[in-house]
Amino acid sequence: MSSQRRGPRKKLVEDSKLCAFELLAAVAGKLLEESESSASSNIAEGKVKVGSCLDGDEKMQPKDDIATKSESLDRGSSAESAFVPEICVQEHKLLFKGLPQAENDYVVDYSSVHASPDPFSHKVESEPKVQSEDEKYQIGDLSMANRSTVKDSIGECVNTDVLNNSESSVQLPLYREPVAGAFFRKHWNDVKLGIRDDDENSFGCNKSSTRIRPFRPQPRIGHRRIRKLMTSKYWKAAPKLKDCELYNTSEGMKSFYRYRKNIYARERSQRVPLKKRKLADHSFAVSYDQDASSGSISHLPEKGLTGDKGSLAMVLHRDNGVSATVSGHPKQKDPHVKLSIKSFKVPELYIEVPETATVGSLKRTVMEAVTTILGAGIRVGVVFQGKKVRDDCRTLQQAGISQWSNLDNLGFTLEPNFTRVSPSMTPKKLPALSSCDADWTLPRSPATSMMDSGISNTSVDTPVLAKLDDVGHNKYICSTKTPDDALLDGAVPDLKALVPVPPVNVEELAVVPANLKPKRSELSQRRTRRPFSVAEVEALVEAVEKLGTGRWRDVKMLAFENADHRTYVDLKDKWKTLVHTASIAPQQRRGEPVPHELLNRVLSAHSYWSQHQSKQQGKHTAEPLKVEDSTASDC
DNA sequence: GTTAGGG
DNA sequence: CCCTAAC
Repeated sequence: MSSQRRGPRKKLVEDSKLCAFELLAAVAGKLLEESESSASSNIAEGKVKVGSCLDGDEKMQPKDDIATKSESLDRGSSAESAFVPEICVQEHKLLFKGLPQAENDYVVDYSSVHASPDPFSHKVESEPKVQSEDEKYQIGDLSMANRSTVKDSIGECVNTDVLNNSESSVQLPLYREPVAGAFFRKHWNDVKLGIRDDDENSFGCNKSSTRIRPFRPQPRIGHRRIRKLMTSKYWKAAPKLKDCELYNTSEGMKSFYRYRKNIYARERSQRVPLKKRKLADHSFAVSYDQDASSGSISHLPEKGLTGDKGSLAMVLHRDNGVSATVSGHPKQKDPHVKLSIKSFKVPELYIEVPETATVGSLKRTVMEAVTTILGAGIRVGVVFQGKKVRDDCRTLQQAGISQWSNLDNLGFTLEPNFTRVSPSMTPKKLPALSSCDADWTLPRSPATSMMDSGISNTSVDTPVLAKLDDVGHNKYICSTKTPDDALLDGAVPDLKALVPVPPVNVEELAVVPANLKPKRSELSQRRTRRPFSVAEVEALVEAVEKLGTGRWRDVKMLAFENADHRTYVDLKDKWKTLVHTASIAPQQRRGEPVPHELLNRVLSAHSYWSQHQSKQQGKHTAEPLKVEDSTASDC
């Protein structure tokens, strides 16, 4: 209880170990190298094929969409069919079974990295119930088997597997690209499977042993902490963030997110207009610059994939290495559209580190960059003839995407996902999660999901999967919708999209990105700001009405027991601001508007307890404030 | 460890 | 949110 505070802050949140350190280092090094030589990286040039397993891409649907989707299933375009995570797993198992597991060091499941819906779907654990422990382990195992070996990560294009899913009419070759794949794969391992390396001295040492092992609880003993930036908060910071684009912003380009760090210091900016903060060291700088034009599509240059600022976009274009072909007999009743994505662009990472930086820090820097990008999840967007195809319910045919159409104009984009329940949404008002008119959203990792839903403060060191259970019972977890989608979709309840649970501790619905708490090292950095959601405010008000204003610890226990990120001091502070907010003109208020009703209750409770001196008269002497209809006063 | 308040 | 003082 009281440890809430200390916990998050003091205890070093154990980072999930980055199994990919070595790999990352290699990659980072490569990037640097290439950067220096001013030569486009192989990645950028597309020389290195990035794995993309779009098998079932479009059919990939969140489980919750199955029901609504199934109807629109079109034999010819299974693209609309629902996708069930488990199925994917199975498929993968089948697919990769047999692959050697010996060389674990740099194994990557490329298919699960890039455009591969399946792998990503592993993250669908936003629906905790979906997976049983066994299944989780299966996934873990999967990651073990589901891999290819990458020697030294760069440039080596591994085999090409062809996923020929009988259930899918879309067959896409599965290419593998070591570098990016490694990033992701490793990342998944770390985050989703709770796998990590034990490189505790990563800061200065280059461990050669990285292991991948099935997830299992780990004792939190002095493991080096690694900041998880995969928080949606970052995405949130730049809502308009479009295709992922990364590039050096040393020039001072606006950056959606920038951070520099030292071993124990870092600076973050959460707003597009870079918010200056004291920074301890300029040695490291990883920046992401997002093109705010949400809606535009990044078209890859003819040849390379570099000219486009490294947008995380994969495009189907014959002229740029990606081809789309159609097949199916004209007479056939259900012609199939076959697409082949030959390469997939992974955002370029520009990293700047001093020569004195340790390999370990470099690795982490790279890892964090990648993590940040994918942390919030990615969704797939379909662009056809220059226009974004938003209606997920339409068949390919209806969308004009047929074997006869010019598939050169068909493209896919990977975009940041902003999945999260609106903070102001109470359980009952949860946004509708219709399955249509929304770009397909790639589910996020359990970790992110939880965090984004403010559900867990699971520290990185805490078993992610293990946490699922905790999360499972009393929260709503938004599955795969992006806020804007939810808005656009209108309120069409789709309970299946949620994991309904007793609305206890509403505060946990706070959807403020609850990322893996950014580690705050000894030099303790300010906690990330996490505005209270209306639900939280409501819970707070209710608790205060009952307990008074002098028992914050009790308030905490009563209403925020499970909101680890809210300390009683936080609650006290919030109350303080609430009282203030309630006493000022609405026009002067900032942030998410708090319902008048609540503010009135705040005032009522405030005055009530001011008179009843709850604080000084003892905890149980004063009677709780009877909650009546909010006072009429406006503020 | 909690509370209360200023910053 | 952080920090401190006070209990």
